[in-house]
Amino acid sequence: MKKQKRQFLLKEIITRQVISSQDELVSELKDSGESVNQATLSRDLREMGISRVNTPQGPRYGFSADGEDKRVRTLISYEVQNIAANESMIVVRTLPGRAQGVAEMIDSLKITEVLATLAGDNTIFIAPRSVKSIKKIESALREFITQE
Amino acid sequence: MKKQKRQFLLKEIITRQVISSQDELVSELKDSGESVNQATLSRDLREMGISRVNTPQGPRYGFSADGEDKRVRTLISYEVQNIAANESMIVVRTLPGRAQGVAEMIDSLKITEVLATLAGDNTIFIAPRSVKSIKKIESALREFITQE
DNA sequence: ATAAGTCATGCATAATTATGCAACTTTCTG
DNA sequence: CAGAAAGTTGCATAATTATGCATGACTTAT
Repeated sequence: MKKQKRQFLLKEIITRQVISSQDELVSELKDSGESVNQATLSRDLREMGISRVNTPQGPRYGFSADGEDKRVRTLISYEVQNIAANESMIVVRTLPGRAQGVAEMIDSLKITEVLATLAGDNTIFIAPRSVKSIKKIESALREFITQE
Repeated sequence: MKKQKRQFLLKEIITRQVISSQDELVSELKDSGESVNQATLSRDLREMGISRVNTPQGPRYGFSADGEDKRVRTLISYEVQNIAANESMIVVRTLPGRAQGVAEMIDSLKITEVLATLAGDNTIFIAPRSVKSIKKIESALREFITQE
């Protein structure tokens, strides 16, 4: 099923950049290799509790105000907002307050290439044993999270 | 000017009952003796930072998360002690206990080059999307914090 | 394996929200 | 006070989002 993957990408895009229409999102997803139309996104967003928020800088999509998204899903895919990396580490963003728990779960996977994790409130820094294994770790995490 | 009164009523109505379209608001206001059309409400809502939020029970209007952008900004320059960087990340020192809040503020800027922030008690680690953008991020932060 | 049921999705279009423009009002300047 | 400048609002309509219906994929029970 493509839905899960698409919705995860959605979260990543929305937390990373300013999106102000669903058509923009269609383009962004196409860039990420997911072909989908506006109608489906409208359904995804409603389902995910994401909405178009008025800000002084114009409308943007984002997770709703008062944690309307408080469905207490213990599924890790719900807790993780996005995964990214630079030249020296991997970064995982989670829902507020969930970083600690997710980090422990990652630790428990005992991925050899993971040297250590450090969790704040909604962010986890993951240090690789070597920068060469960053890509491998990132895809391992992505797969683990998308499968659940 | 009727605008002020109307916007006050708007606030009351929206906090008291579930409204899911601007046309509904037109009716509600008419009941309260304020005659106005949908176009004006669209402008009012944007101006007031009220938006249509997706909830499991359907859409409803409500105040959105960060309407206090301004207030926070005036505080941030006072909370940040200093900014520094090395070859792989940027470090921001804050007053005790303020790192979390400042980090959220930085996140909300959605600076493309910022991969993520991790806040402790009085320290924030900022991971750049690429080490090449460290200088750029650093000066962007400096400017943001200095401006007012 | 087949039929029934569920889920996901696209298309066309309905519903809703946003905006350019013009008219009108209020505030400011000299 | 005259005229300019700024602010408000409605109308018509553009832009954006939501949805009914049909289709195809996948699951389950028989």
